[in-house]
Amino acid sequence: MKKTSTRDKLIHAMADALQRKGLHGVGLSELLEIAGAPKGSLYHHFPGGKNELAVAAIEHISRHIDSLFSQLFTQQTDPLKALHNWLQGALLQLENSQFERGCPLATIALESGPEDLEIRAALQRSFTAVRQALSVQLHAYGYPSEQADNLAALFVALYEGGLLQARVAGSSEPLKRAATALFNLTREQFPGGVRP
Amino acid sequence: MKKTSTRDKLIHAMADALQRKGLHGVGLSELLEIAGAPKGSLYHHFPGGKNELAVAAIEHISRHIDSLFSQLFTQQTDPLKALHNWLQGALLQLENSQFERGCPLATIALESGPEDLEIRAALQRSFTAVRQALSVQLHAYGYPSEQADNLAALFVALYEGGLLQARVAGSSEPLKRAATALFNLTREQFPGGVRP
DNA sequence: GGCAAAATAGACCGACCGGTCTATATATTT
DNA sequence: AAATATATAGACCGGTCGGTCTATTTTGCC
Repeated sequence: MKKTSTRDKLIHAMADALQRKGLHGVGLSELLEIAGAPKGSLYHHFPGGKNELAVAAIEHISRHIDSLFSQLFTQQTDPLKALHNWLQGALLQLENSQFERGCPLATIALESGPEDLEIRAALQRSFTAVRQALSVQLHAYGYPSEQADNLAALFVALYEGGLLQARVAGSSEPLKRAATALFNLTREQFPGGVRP
Repeated sequence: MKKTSTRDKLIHAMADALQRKGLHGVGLSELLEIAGAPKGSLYHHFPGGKNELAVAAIEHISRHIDSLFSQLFTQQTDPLKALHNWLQGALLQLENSQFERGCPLATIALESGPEDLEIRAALQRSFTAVRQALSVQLHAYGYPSEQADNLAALFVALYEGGLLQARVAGSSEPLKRAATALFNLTREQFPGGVRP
């Protein structure tokens, strides 16, 4: 029952590290130890080294988010409730990791500079896709597309900013408060006037 | 006209570095070169080394935010407008730096782990103070204190999440959209019913 | 001026960083 | 089975990391 290829183990180890400590926070040795792979394998599968592995991890994470979203939005047709579940899940993960696992992309997003071309490009793609997916759902729900785009950006901001605050606080409270505020606001001003 | 002490130059250099690249993103050599100081001075003023300097920088930044806030909220008594100005200013700074200067505390907030005791404590103090200050203003404006607390967390999330998205996108759009969405929502559901 | 404390200066250190390279083992193909 | 590509293994490298230490200069005080 261990068919995971070395390549996948490396990607997984990097993805986990990105979520916990960011790109500069992990060394190759640590990464290789977690993955149980020697250095040769890393540079065989990812000739570009650490950065190329990071890009692969970002893309892996991005795909994971995609599938999570399609899952959430099929299980729960009310997109606001789906969004609530999304945040709830993220919060749970944060709590269960002693507030170490926040957004898997946020840290490297802030660490990376314009010089990290591929990393930035991968991040950009991922964030754009998330907002897009979210906006589509909100639009289908009744929000005019302009408003849907705006709300999508706001919900992503809530997710990122809420997780960051919760992490620093070592408590779910800030995220819960921010989410409560936003859901109260959206509930009152529903596209169709009153909440179904 | 150069009275800035070496200590202050070090703090300033660190603060700038934190905003641009985070704690792990800067080396001591780079820091010292920017500050124009030798290594001896660093360890004279900050025996705890890089981390102690980082804490001092965080506290410096925190004080800066405090004064910025009291400035914003006296210039503009409507706290929602003051908040708008706050975001506007942050966005301007981000744009003027080719999207390098986001929130000065966000990167180190995500980089730091539970093992970085002092850094975490300083960050926690700073974020709590910001939410507190904001909540006080919103409460004075008419929001019940519970709601004011929630909204404060939401606005900080908007700031953090919006800047992060804008940085990755290399464009102000995500932050502008998220802000528009939130300000539209708060305008409609005003504490006193209708906007004055 | 004399003296002590504060500050500056930078050589030096071991540890670890990311990355390269050669050698060996394992599949895959014929 | 032989030949060939693929993957694993880890010794090795120069550079940089944060940090220490001693020496010198500057400052404030009597």
